[in-house]
Amino acid sequence: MARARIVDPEQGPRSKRGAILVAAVERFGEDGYENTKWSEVADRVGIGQTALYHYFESKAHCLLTIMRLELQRSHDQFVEATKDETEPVEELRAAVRAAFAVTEQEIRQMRILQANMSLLATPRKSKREETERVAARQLVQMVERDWTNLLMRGMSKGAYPVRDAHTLGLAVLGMIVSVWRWYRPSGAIPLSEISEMIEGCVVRMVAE
Amino acid sequence: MARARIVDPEQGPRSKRGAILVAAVERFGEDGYENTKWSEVADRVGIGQTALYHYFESKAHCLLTIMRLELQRSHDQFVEATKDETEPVEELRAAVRAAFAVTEQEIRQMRILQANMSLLATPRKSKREETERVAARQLVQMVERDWTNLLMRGMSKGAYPVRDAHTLGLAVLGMIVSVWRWYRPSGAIPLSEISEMIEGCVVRMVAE
DNA sequence: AAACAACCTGAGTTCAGTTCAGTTTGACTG
DNA sequence: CAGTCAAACTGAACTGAACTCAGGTTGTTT
Repeated sequence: MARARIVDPEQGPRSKRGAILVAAVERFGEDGYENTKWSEVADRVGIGQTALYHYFESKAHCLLTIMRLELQRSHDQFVEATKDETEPVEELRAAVRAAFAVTEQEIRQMRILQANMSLLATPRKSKREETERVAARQLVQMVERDWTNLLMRGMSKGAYPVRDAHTLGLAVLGMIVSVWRWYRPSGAIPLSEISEMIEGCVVRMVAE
Repeated sequence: MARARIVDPEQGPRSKRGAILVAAVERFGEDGYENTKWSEVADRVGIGQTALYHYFESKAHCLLTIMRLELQRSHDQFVEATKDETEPVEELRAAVRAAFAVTEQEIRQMRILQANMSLLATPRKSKREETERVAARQLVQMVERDWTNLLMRGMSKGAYPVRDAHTLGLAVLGMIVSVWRWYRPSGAIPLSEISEMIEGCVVRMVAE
């Protein structure tokens, strides 16, 4: 499965779309979306601010694109990590580990996604923005279903006690993504340790 | 312990500060902060938009005030709920239940708090905004410490296995607050059921 | 080398948030 | 009960970042 990439080979050779997304991920990820001037992104790429509108309809359209790409990647990574597992508890562990097997850019993208999640709730006025929003929303539901289905499989096999799989799935997912609110690569605790701690928590939550 | 109230008796009798906060909580909670025009809040209160600046230095100052008040309330409620408990697992359960014993307005305030948490990360230019931001940040740390301390007490009493109490506390807190991202009073699952599910999850995560 | 699409720009517009320069309201004082 | 003062308020003007417009440039293709 091809992982969703910021740099899209579908674009023309002169296209700066990829560069804009990379720059936007850096700025939105470090200072936050609202705190970042759209013109700063243009400066970083080395083009005038109006040139941005050749690639994105608006600043929000760029943000929504980043969010959709990250959601697509998360979903793909979940599928990839769990496809060969048959034993429920191992499948659960693999899914958690996959969620934390990310690069620094992907950490920023997760942070952007979490910080702006509420943007997906209300319709957008422009067409292209709305398309990205709806796509992102569907991916959110898909990721939620990934977890719900994993839990239901384990429950029906008798490996986990039977509980409301949907609510439990949201709780597990909520705990995992909450890490991106506070984790910084420069922090005291390495990500591997956090991953192990969360893995243990999830297993106890679900399988005991 | 007096719970932090939106309507502050310290204000003069003619003051509309409380009414503004109530209106802002409604609008920010339903449509989101960015999606809400500051003038809509004024309309709802029944004053001109410039009158808002008599009470708040800016739209952001109002938001930060709402966030601080909600954090204060959360902290107070945690303290209130756990002060009489001596048995660690019961104390843990009481803390989780307290986190979900909220009114509809408080749910909106939690939603606003969660959606705009990243605002607390970067300094504000104006003095009064920065004061509120720093106060809110300290309350976040206080709430984190509430959980960390509860976990450490339980560990040192031998009631919970010893783990990194800080990271575990953040995980527990992250799971609890993540509920406010998706829960709606109109939804299919009643809050009491969610509360019970999370309570069980937290106990298994921490005490097993 | 002509044609065309992709890519880019400076000047101007918009709109929500904010400031300014006062005016009104009502409680309290002498 | 007239005068005073601070709290509360207002319409008009300002600001700055997102965005639009009306074209200009670049590189590729035939």
